[in-house]
Amino acid sequence: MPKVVDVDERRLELANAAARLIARAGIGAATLRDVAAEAGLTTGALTHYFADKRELLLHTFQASLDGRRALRPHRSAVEDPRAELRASLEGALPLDDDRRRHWMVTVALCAEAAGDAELAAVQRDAYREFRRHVTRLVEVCRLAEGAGAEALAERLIAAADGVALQALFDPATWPPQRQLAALDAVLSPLGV
Amino acid sequence: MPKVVDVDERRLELANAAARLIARAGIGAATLRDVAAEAGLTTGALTHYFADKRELLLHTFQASLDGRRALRPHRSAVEDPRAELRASLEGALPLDDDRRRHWMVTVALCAEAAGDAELAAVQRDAYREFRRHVTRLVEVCRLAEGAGAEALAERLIAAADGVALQALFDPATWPPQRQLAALDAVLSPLGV
Amino acid sequence: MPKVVDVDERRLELANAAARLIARAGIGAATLRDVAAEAGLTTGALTHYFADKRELLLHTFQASLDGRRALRPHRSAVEDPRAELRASLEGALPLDDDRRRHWMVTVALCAEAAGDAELAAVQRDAYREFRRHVTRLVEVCRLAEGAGAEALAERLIAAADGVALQALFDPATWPPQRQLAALDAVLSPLGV
Amino acid sequence: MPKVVDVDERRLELANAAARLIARAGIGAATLRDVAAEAGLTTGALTHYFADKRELLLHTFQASLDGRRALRPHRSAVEDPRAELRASLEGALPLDDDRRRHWMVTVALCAEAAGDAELAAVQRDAYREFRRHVTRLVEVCRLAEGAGAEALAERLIAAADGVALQALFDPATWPPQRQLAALDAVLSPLGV
DNA sequence: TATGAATGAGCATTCATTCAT
DNA sequence: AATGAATGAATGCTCATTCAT
Repeated sequence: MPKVVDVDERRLELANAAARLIARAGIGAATLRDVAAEAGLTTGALTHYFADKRELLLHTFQASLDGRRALRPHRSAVEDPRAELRASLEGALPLDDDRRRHWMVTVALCAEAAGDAELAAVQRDAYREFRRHVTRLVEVCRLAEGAGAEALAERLIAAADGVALQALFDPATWPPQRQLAALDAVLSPLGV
Repeated sequence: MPKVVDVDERRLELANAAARLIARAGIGAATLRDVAAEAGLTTGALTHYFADKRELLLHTFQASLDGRRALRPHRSAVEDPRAELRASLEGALPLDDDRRRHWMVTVALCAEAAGDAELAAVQRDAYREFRRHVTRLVEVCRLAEGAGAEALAERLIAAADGVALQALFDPATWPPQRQLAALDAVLSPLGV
Repeated sequence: MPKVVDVDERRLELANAAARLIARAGIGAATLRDVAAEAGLTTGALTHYFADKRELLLHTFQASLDGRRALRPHRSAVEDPRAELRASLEGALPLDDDRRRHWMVTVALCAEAAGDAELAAVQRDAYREFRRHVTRLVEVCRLAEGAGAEALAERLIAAADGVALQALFDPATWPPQRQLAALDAVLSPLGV
Repeated sequence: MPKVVDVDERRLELANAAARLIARAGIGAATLRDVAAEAGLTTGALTHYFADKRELLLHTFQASLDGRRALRPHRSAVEDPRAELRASLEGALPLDDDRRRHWMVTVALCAEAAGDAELAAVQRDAYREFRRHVTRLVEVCRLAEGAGAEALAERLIAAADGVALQALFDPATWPPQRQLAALDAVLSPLGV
């Protein structure tokens, strides 16, 4: 009887191993050998789960985006849409190691996306999906409507991402408190 | 007498060639061979100007940051500090090919900065310098003072960068007009 | 189950291939590509067995020294220590292709040892070990004792090496018979 | 009026520069650039004096052999042929930096001679010439005659070279005094 | 004569990928 | 399913050589 392995779980383990390497030492450090080793496997085993390196990276990027999405509060678990909006935007800040890693992977994805239309689409679609999510919350909170809601969502996302980008490369200047304060400066005036 | 070559100019040409490749096809496409070819030279010639690939990349990143700085209006040329503030922030948006290229190089720099402290410092210092610049303008415009001026500067930069990041990977959604409108939504309320 | 390969044997094959190239065409001819090809492999395979060219060369030098040592008669196989002494010194003469190759590798090692302390130590230690071996035999043969034994051993080794060096680059003048005669001229007076 | 340069002197300077590099860091360190720099020139200047690298090396080897020969006492300056014989053999020992350098260059020559018939001939002829020189002295000293004189000369050269080779790579064990003593052990019994 | 810019081939080395086991 | 040996192409880099000045 062959050993039973949960293929999807194995793929996720490998994607996480790749994400750790990318965040720690850059995408150049994410060689197949090292990713496999980081996951406690060998190169040959890795090829059972990913046809080639590109597929591994694609899955790594997507798994990271999924992980980010998982950080958002579940609608059912949150009564207060204002709190959900704030929480969603806080999820975009590199407040802990987990979120830092997601961001580093995203940056790597963006860098690789130059000249790779499929990767660019992954990144673009993730953004669009997030924008839909925030737009809906803005509407539910009755902060704005229609095109105005979308514009406000964009502005809120931009505020969070802009802070995130600065915080990512200057953590000494941007402890979590300061990131939250910067986000708060945009949300408070809206009563969120 | 040997052929006279302006070393700094040659280095800039090579850095620009590297920037073009990075923006067009990702940092993985910036091999020494291809960078040299893009500049109309050969590998051996490149090594006259850069000891190392790392040195080439470092110079490429720094030249791109310098280029961005050069996009900002000269203080002497601008009477109105409000206009200068707006122009400085517009300089951070990927409104044309030039600025798109600067942004793609910056993203590549950020991606490489993982696991390379020196690159990370380059990016961090560029950010700090830009923050000082914007903070000064905020104070000159009497929009805020002291810590408040710095906080406002950060918020403005975050707004611009956040828009830029979205625009970079979804240009169809973000034509120049829309980017400018998004920035304007933040500046107008301030009377800028 | 992966293909089973005897790593040490493979390393020896590669070292021998390198030795053949070095003896045949100089150390400059011992490129990784050519060494691998001489062993019937490719560059990539070679790197499974040696991390580095330096490691390959080190192993080649050491394997050649080991091979030389193996040419010496086994003590147990020889009743007569005088015969063993003579045989040991004859082992230092380039009397056949095998010993010629060992000598050419040794010369290459000496040349590389300039500016490489580790290689110099390899050569030095091999000499010291040989001196100990010959000194012991000199004592067993009661030709001399203590410091005198060591001095005699040095003189005998010098005689053999000096002949070897001349024979190596003037084989026309130094057929095996003549080399043996030159060695005999030193040994006979001692009754060896 | 063109600058007057003594071509032969310049060639010697360059050969000496090459010899220094070879002795200091191995033949691999003797790149054209570095040899030229060591001599205070540039690559381009070097090519005025040597058509290519092989010619430079050939000249370096020959200049080193010439230098060694120059160390031998001039016949006219020496009344006593026994002293001249001893001095000639002492000239083959690495007793000072000069002679060490000559030996290191010789070793490099031997290593390069593998697969290069012309270099091998240079080394072979130098040996033959030295043998003729020593043979003549042996005859003048009436130590032996005819074939016997040649055999004795070979034995003496072998003794000196054998000591030299050991001393070269184990200088700690072989201070000049000890080298001279080892040579003396061969010469004294002959009354030289 | 001399410079040093430029070439282009060759090197060691890395790595994604394949495959026999 | 998993191993790891092997491939071969590509990369960064070095260097002898050429040549316009």
